[in-house]
Amino acid sequence: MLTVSVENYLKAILHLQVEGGDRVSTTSIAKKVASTPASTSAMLTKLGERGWVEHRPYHGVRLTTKGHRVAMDILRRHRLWEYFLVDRLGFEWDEVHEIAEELEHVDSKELINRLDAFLGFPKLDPHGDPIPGPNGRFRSVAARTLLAEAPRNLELVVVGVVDGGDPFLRHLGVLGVQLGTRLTVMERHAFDGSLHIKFAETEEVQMLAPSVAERLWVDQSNPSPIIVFPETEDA
Amino acid sequence: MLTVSVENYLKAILHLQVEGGDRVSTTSIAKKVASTPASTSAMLTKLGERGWVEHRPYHGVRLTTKGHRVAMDILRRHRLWEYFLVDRLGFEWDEVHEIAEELEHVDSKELINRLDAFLGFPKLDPHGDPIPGPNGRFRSVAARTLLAEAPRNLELVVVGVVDGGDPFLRHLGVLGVQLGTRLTVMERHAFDGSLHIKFAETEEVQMLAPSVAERLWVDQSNPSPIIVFPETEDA
DNA sequence: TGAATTATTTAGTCAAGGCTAAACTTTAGT
DNA sequence: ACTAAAGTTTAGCCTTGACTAAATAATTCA
Ligand SMILES: [Mn+2]
Ligand SMILES: [Mn+2]
Ligand SMILES: [Mn+2]
Ligand SMILES: [Mn+2]
Repeated sequence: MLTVSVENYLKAILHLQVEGGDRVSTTSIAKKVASTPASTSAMLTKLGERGWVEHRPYHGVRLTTKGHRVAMDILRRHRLWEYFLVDRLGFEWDEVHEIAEELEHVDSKELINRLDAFLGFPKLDPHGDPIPGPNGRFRSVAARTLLAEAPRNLELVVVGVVDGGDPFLRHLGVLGVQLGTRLTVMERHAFDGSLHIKFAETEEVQMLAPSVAERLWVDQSNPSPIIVFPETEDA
Repeated sequence: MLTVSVENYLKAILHLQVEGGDRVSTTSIAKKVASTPASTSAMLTKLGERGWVEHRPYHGVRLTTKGHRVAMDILRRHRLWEYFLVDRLGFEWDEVHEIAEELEHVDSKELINRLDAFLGFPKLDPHGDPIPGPNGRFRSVAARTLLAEAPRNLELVVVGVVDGGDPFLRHLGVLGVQLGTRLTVMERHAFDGSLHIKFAETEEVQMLAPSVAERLWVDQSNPSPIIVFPETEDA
């Protein structure tokens, strides 16, 4: 479904869309991915057919909601790998782009979420560019993840709620969950995304409905300090 | 030159060659890479033309020296990534094969050598299979690397010499190098592979000829403990 | 407004890597 | 030794993602 080539085009379109206006031209995309306008035109037709872009012939292209989400995921992978290469493997900031350009295409949600946790949920890549979160949006305030999307086998701490309404907060009380609760995702069930979680305090294992998991922000239980790097212009 | 497909075929041939006899059949390769004998036959012709295998039509194929080296490099990457996924990201031993199957195709010598060092030069992957070293051969005794192939910016310790002859040992004396000397590779010069190294003790920077760097075994200065995992049959 | 310029698409081709069906070797069994 | 079975290659076709050259649309400018 998502080939390396398609992913590179979508990421290029996202970049151009963020920089310039909202419609991006065939030629500019061709330049970005280092191919010809003819090849790009063919690709844009395909991206349009598959619902990743809205393509008005002769008038460029715009990412659909779906396409935007996919492109943000690729950007997330790219920047997390860059962070890893610099922060853990000791590469210089100017040596990592090409390698990340390949690593970004390894497609495994579990891999990238675990890498994210391993790195301490960094907010900025080595070039000072923001790293999208698991929800496909840039991290706003603090490093945090929806419990519904957090990796398994890692001790987490509840740092916030998406829905602060009374009914939900009351329900959390029933479940024994509050801010600061430490827990680990033991199992994620494919059927509906419900979770088996274990509370760190009591060692008790409990089932959690997706409606709850989708409304809880969590963070790694002992986060690493966040390191900020100098800025540059590339991805 | 080396596409993902070619790499997968070469690795499959290496596996079959290690398991069974030295010539491996078209059908067995087809099975291993999950394609058809017809497609495999075409690929084997190509691998033969490019000098990676010796192909006798109707009588199977054998890796050339060159092909064997390439396949061992792929195996090295595969197993190092598996080790990383289990040891650092907390995956289970039975969750990592598919992901490593993709990661192994990210081709950067510097990346894989740094990853190796980061992991403490592990000898066995999470399945108990040996991890080839940077020289394309299985690691014999201890985790060690040729200085000529060691990553930069990492403190190393000299743990052995490849050539134990008197002239070389005397030359080491002149250079101020002996077993236990701790040093860091500052720069590797593309021209002939000579190195700028810095001695940890004296902070002194010195040039080292490739003829020396190729004869010194080094290890990470503070190696992590080596963890041994249960055995299984897959890669 | 009517070229001239620029941007984009279409047409035609190619290489890599798959596939199925058919032909052809090799091997095994009697 | 000859034939049946099994293994391998060849022939013909397909998809993806490139390319160049030519046609067509959009834009700019006199
Ligand atoms: Mn890329
Ligand atoms: Mn970047
Ligand atoms: Mn693979
Ligand atoms: Mn393995």
